[in-house]
This record gives sequence, C-alpha cells and structure tokens, in this order.
Amino acid sequence: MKKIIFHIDVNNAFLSWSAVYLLQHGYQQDIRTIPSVIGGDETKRKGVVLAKSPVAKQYGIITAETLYMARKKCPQLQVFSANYQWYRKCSENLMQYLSQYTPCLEQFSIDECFLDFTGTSFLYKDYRKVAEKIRKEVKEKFGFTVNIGIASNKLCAKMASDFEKPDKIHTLFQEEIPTKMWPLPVGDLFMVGKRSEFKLNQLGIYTIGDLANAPLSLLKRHFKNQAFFLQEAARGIDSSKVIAKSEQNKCISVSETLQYDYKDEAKLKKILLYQAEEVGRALREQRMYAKSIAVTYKNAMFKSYSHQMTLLNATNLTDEIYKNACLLFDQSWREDPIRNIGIRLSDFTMNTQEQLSFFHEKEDKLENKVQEVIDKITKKYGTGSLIPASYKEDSRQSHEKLKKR
DNA sequence: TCTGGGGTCCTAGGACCC
DNA sequence: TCTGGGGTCCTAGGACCC
Repeated sequence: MKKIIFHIDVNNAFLSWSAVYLLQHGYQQDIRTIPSVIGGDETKRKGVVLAKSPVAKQYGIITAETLYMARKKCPQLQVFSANYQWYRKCSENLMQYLSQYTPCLEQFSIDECFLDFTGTSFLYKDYRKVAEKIRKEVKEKFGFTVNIGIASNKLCAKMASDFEKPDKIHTLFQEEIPTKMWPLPVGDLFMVGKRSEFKLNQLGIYTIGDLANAPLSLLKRHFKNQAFFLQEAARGIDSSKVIAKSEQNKCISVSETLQYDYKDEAKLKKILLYQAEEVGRALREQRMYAKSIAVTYKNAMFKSYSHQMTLLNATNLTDEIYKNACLLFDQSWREDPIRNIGIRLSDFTMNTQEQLSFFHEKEDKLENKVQEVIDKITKKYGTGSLIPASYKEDSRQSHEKLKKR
C-alpha cells in the first residue's frame, strides 16, 4: 500500500494568528502586509524576533535576532507583542478541524502536524484533492494560510511543506528527490543545524545532493553514528511513524530570563520556588512523578550550566521539588551573576518508588490532599496566588508574570 | 540598547560492579 | 610492584527543533 503522509505547517504562525486577532478586534490594517514582527518584551530583556511578516523578511530580518538589530535593518518596522493564549487557541482549533480527516494525527509543534492517510486511503483516492480542500477550508474558516507537504514519509513531507510559501501544496515523492531536494543547501535538510552545516561545508558538501552522494566512510569519520542517519535523510529515507500523540512528555521544564543579572541567593531561590510550583503542577496534571530533577543556569556571559540528581523517591510535590532544587542550587551555583535560571523534571514514573510505611503513607496522603487544594486555587486564580509567606515581599518579577496571564 | 522558552536526543566521561 | 574489559547507570554539556 502506498503511504501518504501530509505535513501541515501554518505560514508565519505567530504573526498570522496575531493578524487575525487584530482584524477581529477592529484593527484596520492586516499586519501581514506591512513590515512587522512579533517580538518579546525588551524591557524584560526578551527583545527578540519571534515571527516576521513577508515584507519584514525582505529587509533581511530573521527569526530570533534582537529587535534592536531588526529596527536597524528596517526603521519603520512595527513590533507587536506575542499573545500565547490566543496562539494556543488557534492551534487547538486547527488540530481539531484536521483530525476530522484522519485519526492518525501527530502534532509536532504549536503550528505543525503530520497526518497519515495510509490506513484511510480508500476514503481518499485523490489525496491532492484532499490537500486542496484543506488548504481552502483553513483559509476560509480561520483566516490564515497553511503549507501542505505530501510525501510517502514524514521527513519528505516536512521538507516539501517548506518549499515555496505561503498557501501552497507541494509533493516530494521518491522520484522527485533529485530534482526538488538535492539542489538545496545542505543546511535546509531537517536536523542539519548551523554546526553540522559548517562541518559539512568544510568537507566540500554544500547541497543535500552532495550529502546524499558523499562516501559514507568520510561522513563516518566526522559524524560517527550520526553519519548514516544524515545520508539516509539526504536520500529521502525515513521510516519513523506518525504517532497519534497521547503519550506523555519525557521532560517538563521552566526557565526564565531575569530582568537583570541576579547575584542574590535569596532572590534566586525565590524564583526557584515559583518554578517548582509551576513544573510540579504540570506534572500533577499528568498524574506522573519525576525521578530526576535539574537546575539550569545561564550566566551574564551567556554560558550555560546545570546540575541534576536522581531522587530516591519520585515526586510531584512542589515542596519536595523546591527543596531538592535548592540543594542542587547550593551545590552548583558558582556565585556568578545569573541571567537565566530554570528547573527541569524528567524520568517520569506512574508511582513514587518507595514502599511507604504506614505513618509515612498517612503523611503522604495528607500532603497530596493539601497539594490538590492548592492546585485548585492556583488554577482558578493563577500561578502565585497561593505561595509560602517567605515569597511575599519583593516579587516584582513574579507579579508581572501574573499580569501577563 | 545585543542574544526567549520548551522540548528531544546524543556523547563523553566517571563511578561502580563483576 | 602499573593498573583489563564489558556493562550499566548517572551527570554535564551541547546540538537541534519549533
């Protein structure tokens, strides 16, 4: 049976979604048609380009560069702030609409997904017509456009959706690979980032075709185990499955860039408390426990480091996460000014590990009860509505975070 | 008025065991 | 009285994705 996979990608997702929002709320201009970007908050040192309009792109503005640089390139640039709540809603609506076409839908990020039509191919003899229908309907129903890539595997579908934009449908079947994919720069290949591209260029490999036809021995010398995978990708070979996602995350993390570089231990620990509550609640919502906990940092020099531990007993309680985070902090903080700090939980299990003694069990149950109540209140009134008294004073940053929600 | 945030995966190296 | 080697687990750091 011929496999048919779609990759659907929202064009300029954040910017398009904001454009739709603004138009729905009486804004006269469609910000997709002017030099505009969605940017983070500069006063909080988060001033980077998150998404750009096609016009802004013509000025050479790129994603993730500073707004300062972007304005230099285009002084009349209009900057709009991100509205994550709205983006999540747009994403949910889109996924729900697409899932009518096939149950086998894998959401790949907030604005992308794969659809597998293999099992339902008898329903859709002409997949091109289906793609055309989806493209049109999304535009009419939601007011933004998508690119659709069609191929016999995920990798090629993803590569295809990245061809000419916006509002386009492309195919990339095996026989089309030499003409459509091989002339592209090797850095365009999925999973080839800046580092790998540089290394490949050093070896005289500049296009995806060069990579597909390079001697494997040469690649192995420089990329070890990754070499085979890289070349397979360049040849359009990929056997990964579209997985209808209900499976859990492998890690949950939270991190925050601070308004200035903190050197004060007490302040840093207060941030950790906040974050412990956030990741803990996320974990409890999934009814999971974490065995591994890490504290991550970025210092003023932008150097990142981390420290982690494996817990004796898996946990999802804020208090325990916080205590262990503090322990890790004490063991690892180099007393350098901190720009960004975070907590990461991983190694999830369904239960806490230890066989609890009767008394411990009782205590544990009580703690869980307390936690449940706290979660309910937090859900209703927002993060930080119920926090230990020690955190009350001097939490400017946190209050601002609250306002955003 | 430099450089966000949330993820996944891989590798190297150390500790420890047999 | 010169220290092998395989396996496993853990940690730190980094590359890459959107």
